[in-house]
Amino acid sequence: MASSSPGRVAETLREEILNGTLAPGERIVQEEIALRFGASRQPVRDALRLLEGDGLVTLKTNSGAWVSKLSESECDEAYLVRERLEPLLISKSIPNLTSAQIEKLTQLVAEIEETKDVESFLRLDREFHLLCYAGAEDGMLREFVERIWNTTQNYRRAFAKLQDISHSEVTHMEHKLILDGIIRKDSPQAERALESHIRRTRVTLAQHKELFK
Amino acid sequence: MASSSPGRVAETLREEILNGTLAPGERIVQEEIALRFGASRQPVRDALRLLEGDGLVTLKTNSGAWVSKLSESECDEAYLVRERLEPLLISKSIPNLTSAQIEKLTQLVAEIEETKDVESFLRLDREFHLLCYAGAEDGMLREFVERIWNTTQNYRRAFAKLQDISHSEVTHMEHKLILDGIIRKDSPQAERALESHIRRTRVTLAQHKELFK
DNA sequence: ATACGCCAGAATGTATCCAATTAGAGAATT
DNA sequence: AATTCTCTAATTGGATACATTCTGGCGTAT
Repeated sequence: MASSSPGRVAETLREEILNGTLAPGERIVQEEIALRFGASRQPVRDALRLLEGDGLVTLKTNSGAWVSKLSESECDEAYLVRERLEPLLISKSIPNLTSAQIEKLTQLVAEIEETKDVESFLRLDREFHLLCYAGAEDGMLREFVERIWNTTQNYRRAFAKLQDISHSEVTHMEHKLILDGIIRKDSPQAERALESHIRRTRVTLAQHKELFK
Repeated sequence: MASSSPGRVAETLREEILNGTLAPGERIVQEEIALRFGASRQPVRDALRLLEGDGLVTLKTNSGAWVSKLSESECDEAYLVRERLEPLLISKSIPNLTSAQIEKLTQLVAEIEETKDVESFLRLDREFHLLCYAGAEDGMLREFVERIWNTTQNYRRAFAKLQDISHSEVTHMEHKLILDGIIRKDSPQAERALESHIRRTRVTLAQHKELFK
């Protein structure tokens, strides 16, 4: 009876969308969700509006809610935006990263290299990148970046499975270059390495149009 | 009886926030809005959630809604993001701009130069910049850019009044450089001119911390 | 005088009911 | 056989009523 509130509902749904339990394009029925949470439809509607703001859910008036889907060009655009925003964000973060956080980043790079499992790779890769930005203050920039990571999560998953990206030597090298820039507090290098990393992913992804059919 | 629906309410409130009728930091009471629109509080809640997604309104659980406020550093960040995103957006737009749109842009630059009134300047300047992007397809990138324009609108107004920016020769020259890039379909020039334009505004704005008390 | 706590009023959050719209299946027509 | 039309069931949108939470003022104690 206490586990309702739009925030909690939205949080749970967000995780289910991110981990693939709810697939892109899947319908979300208000009453089903309401039953699951033992709440009425009202807080569910609020939760869906929250998720719509995050770009994870698409609402259509008088019709319903669906898990957002990206077209090929929308996904490409997402990566182009990442290329421009994440270098900026990392440059704002680097001066404020603690040594504990940098140590954790070093550890994550190693773990990513050893991982053979796609789901683990996705989780660790996400943790690495977002932790790179932990030194930046909260605000619009971080919000935009996290939103892009969320809306593209399912496509990263599909792509990782396809390529078995966890074996990609290039990816690990790029991570090390970014980390090197962070350790030496060399923001320009970190920015460039990160931009290259995202750019290469975008270009590679563009060669697999079959992900969007 | 037909003028309800969250969309209509949100649209009206959005305009009132943008034109300054509702000032940053001002409280918004659900029931007042509901009365104004002859609706119940439910659609108003939905409208507020929509505006929260646009960054125009800040909601606090069990407390209420306020018109969003930007701190000095948040405003600076907004301009840094604009510097990176708007050049990308204009480069996506330029190939698809029609000659009618380009003509309108030319006309707008002239009107902006002649205008002495701050409110007219704000309206025309906004129309010019957003029309520059009309050739780009809808999507996340445009959404981000429009959101920044919306959330910074009040600060642009305050700044314009302070500087009497409508008399700024530099601004008009910058607009002409951007327009020149558009007319000659020279995206790289348009990108650079636009970046400089935003960058200069950011730096100038940073010299007026008094806008943020 | 300041700080803390309590209480009243007001505003928000939630549940339920009813109305309006849509989607989907099935039948009829071309 | 394919397409369109219609009708019904299901789902969403909105209004009202009630419960919960917060804000701010007042009083008391330190």
